[in-house]
Amino acid sequence: MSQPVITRFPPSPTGLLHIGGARTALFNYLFAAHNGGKMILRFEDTDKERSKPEFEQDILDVVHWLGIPYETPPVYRQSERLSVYQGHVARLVDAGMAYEAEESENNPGKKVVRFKNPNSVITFADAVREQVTFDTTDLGDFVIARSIDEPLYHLAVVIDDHDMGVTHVIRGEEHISNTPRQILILEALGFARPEYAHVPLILAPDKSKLSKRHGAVSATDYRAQGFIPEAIINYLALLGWNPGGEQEVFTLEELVKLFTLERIHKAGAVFGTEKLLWFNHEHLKRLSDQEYGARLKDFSKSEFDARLVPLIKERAQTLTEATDLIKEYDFTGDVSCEPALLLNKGKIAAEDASKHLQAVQAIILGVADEDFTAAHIKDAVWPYAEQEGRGAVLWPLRVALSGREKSPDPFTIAALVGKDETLKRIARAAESF
RNA sequence: GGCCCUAUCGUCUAAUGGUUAGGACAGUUCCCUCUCACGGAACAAAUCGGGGUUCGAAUCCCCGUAGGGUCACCA
Repeated sequence: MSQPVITRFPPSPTGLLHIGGARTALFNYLFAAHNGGKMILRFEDTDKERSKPEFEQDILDVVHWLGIPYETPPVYRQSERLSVYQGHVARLVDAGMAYEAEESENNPGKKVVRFKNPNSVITFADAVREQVTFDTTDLGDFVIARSIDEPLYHLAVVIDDHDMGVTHVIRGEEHISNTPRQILILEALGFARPEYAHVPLILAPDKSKLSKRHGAVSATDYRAQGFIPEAIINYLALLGWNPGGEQEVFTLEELVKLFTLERIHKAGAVFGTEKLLWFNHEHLKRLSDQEYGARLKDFSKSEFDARLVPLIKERAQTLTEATDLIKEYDFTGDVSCEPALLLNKGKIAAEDASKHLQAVQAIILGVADEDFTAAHIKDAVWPYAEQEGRGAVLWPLRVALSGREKSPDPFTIAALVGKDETLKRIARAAESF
């Protein structure tokens, strides 16, 4: 209680940071922040073969992008702490708690170090599932180092967590069966146990652990698909945890206030894109037009008319969709108007369309230049449309202005393209019959 | 297979012994509406099965069943 909370996010840089890893980072951060503590970041790169700098970079990029803070400096790297581990291995061997065994398969000439298993029954408290008990006898004398100077995961983790003052180990449920052997090592070393919390797995639709074979699983993929950090954070937080009320949309700050280990679920949760899309749209809609524009520009790498933002905002669920809509709603180019579309595929008579288009043209001509806004144009045109039939008047008008079957309303488009262009397009459409 | 974990609508979940089992996403229908979208309303949809304990069980216990995780000189 009095001890400051220190959590850790310890990815191994052997692949792109996947969505489950991102959630682990999130939970560790939320818990630490909620308790006024901190989260450290540590790369577990004792596997030299599989660890790659580009994966470290991806992990760092994603964590920054998501806006999950961690304590820095330093960012730890196990590969830089080899001498620390060596000392402990030697100590264990000297104390008879570990021993050099058979020759290494991977390092000819060197001997692996095995932990002398006391074959005890380990029970540990887990914040998520109360008590978990294992009989460690079936673990045997497991290997803790490839050789006296090449530590393996379990050893390194235990030493690091101790040295870095980690108080709470919050990790995926797949580690639950690793916990007893880590406790065995930690007890041999004379370290105190941290608190454990094993978070349920994120599942694929088939209920198996979400993995590469299920398609897009890396956070980077979702970023590329036009999801924004706020949505991913929100969605991930609610996968396997829930504050209890009926509120669904949360900011990171709100999550920090609400987060407790007790409310983490026991069962796995299926990762579904539909709800993520909904969260994305919700958070996108909450952005100011200016902020939205900035993000969209950054994402699409293109310039666009800022007045398009409100139109796109209510329609696009992702920045990718928004990018497509920018192109679609760029009414500055030539607008084609096929007669068939102008007549709503035969639902409107050609002579009516032509008549209404000309009438509307006259009305719009009468709208003062300085009043050429969507609201004013609507006020001017509306009475005529009511009188003649809204569909018959508005459909041809909208198609004349947009050239499309689906689009924002004609008044908005008219205001967007300006009076001259509006009149020109109406004239062109009227002549097309 | 051994060990461990889990089990509420299709999905994410609420309920901490007493509710007509609530909300959200997706679905369907309707309203708004010239289209798309937004917005609003409604419908449909669940406590894995069986035994206990209890006046009362989604909730506690046991047994099944099902699913998952893990059993490396990976992490």
